[in-house]
Amino acid sequence: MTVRTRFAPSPTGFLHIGGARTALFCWLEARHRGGEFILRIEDTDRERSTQDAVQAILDGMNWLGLDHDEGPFYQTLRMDRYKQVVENLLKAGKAYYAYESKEEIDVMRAEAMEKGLKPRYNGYYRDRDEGFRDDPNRVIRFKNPASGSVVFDDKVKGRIEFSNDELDDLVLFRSDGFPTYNFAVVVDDIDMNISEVIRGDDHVNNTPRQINVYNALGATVPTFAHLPMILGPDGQKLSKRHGAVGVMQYRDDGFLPHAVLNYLVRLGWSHGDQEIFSREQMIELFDIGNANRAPSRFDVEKLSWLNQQYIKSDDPLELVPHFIWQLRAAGIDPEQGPEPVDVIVALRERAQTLKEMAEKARVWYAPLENYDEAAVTKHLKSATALPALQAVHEHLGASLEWTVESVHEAITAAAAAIEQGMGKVAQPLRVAITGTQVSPSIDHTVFLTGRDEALRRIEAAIKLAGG
RNA sequence: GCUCCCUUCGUAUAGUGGCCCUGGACACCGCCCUCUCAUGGCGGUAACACGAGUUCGAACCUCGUAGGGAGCGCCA
Repeated sequence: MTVRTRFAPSPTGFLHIGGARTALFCWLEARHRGGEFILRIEDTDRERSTQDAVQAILDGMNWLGLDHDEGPFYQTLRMDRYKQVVENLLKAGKAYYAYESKEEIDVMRAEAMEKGLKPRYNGYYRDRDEGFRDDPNRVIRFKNPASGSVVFDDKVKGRIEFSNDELDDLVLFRSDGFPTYNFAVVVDDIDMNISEVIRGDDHVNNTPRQINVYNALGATVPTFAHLPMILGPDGQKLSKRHGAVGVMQYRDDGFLPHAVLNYLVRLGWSHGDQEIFSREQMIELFDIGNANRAPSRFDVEKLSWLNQQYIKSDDPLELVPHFIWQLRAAGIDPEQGPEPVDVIVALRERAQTLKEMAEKARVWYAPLENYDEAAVTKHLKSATALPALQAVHEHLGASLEWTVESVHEAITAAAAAIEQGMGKVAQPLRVAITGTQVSPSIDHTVFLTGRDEALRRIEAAIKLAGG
């Protein structure tokens, strides 16, 4: 039997980190085992579901490259099917109508709590068999087995057993005529031939009741794998407060999709000591059975490190479109300066994110207006600054070519001419070009500025140095 | 309250009874390299929640305790 997994988000917001990790694991399991990955939108909650959220989820999946083989399927388009299935259950005596109001149910729960029991429905209409009646409180409930227990072998958590007397008769159809989540998922997973249900472990407690529904429907029960939650850095539930919003925010913040994927795959899963996984390696090595049981915390530091690993090792040409996107987002015109690929080469070891890289690149795309005061004092007012700048200006101006190498030679020659070390020339020059004491290696820094602009900036610095 | 789940350095993890007075990684600290900043290299600080038991031997098995989490909806 072919492996079929699904990712089934409800469209009530963007695709967040936890959802993305679940989607990744589902996708990986399908790809690893040569199966299919299905996308389903669980939109039975008409109040909270929105088309924008559907699009946000699709965008997020697309950005991460988690392609699905079937879908997206929408539950709201399958209403007739749910009705048909529940009718069959009713006819078979495996479900029944119940007429308590929500208030009555609340009282029931409160009473059970008081007795130290689990709050649950007491099964008043279960064997009364009053049949259909036109009543605004009418719901359809499932006749859960009264005795015995449900056992399943969770691929992540191991064997889990629930006693049936812990479970009450869950509502299959609400009084508004819509199916409940617990019913719709089961019908969908059966109809879509899902063989492995991989989802967050907040669903562990729903699993036994769902298994009972599978059995009542005479369907094969799929295997389950419940993934632990991803928490914020403080160990609390991940929230907007942590800045961890939709995955698209990570693009905006300058992260590469494969870096995010790599980070996510290592959250709760590992393969020995390996940290870097290409997409192909993930697919080859992934095994849901190795997933961890304990919840994990989201750590931006590690993500940043991974991101830089990829910035460093990726072909700079492939980073160009991403980088240009970031330049524009930072209000920088990529046309007004050096070739982006040259900038990437100069900055790839100095930026953890592309956003940071764009910020650092600003100096080559806009006129130099501000000088750092401390930098000027330290490197332009020093005794050797003036002769150093003059020598560099001369050698740079005389240089025939304009390449990183020729610039490097010119600077070396200037240093030799005034009998000073590299540092005595590079630092004043760096301040002259960038207005600061920090930049990539001086030859790249000067090269990227362009000959004319570089000479202009050096002239300005010579004036500042008192020349 | 009840049910279920979880617990190795700050973080993510390796470890499946002897190879572990726990290994590599991120972060942190120090040194080296060096035109600054980075990158890179080298080194360092730092953990088996606690208590019993099983065993010749336990991070690994069992039980208990503590702490944390989830669920208990006509939400998904």
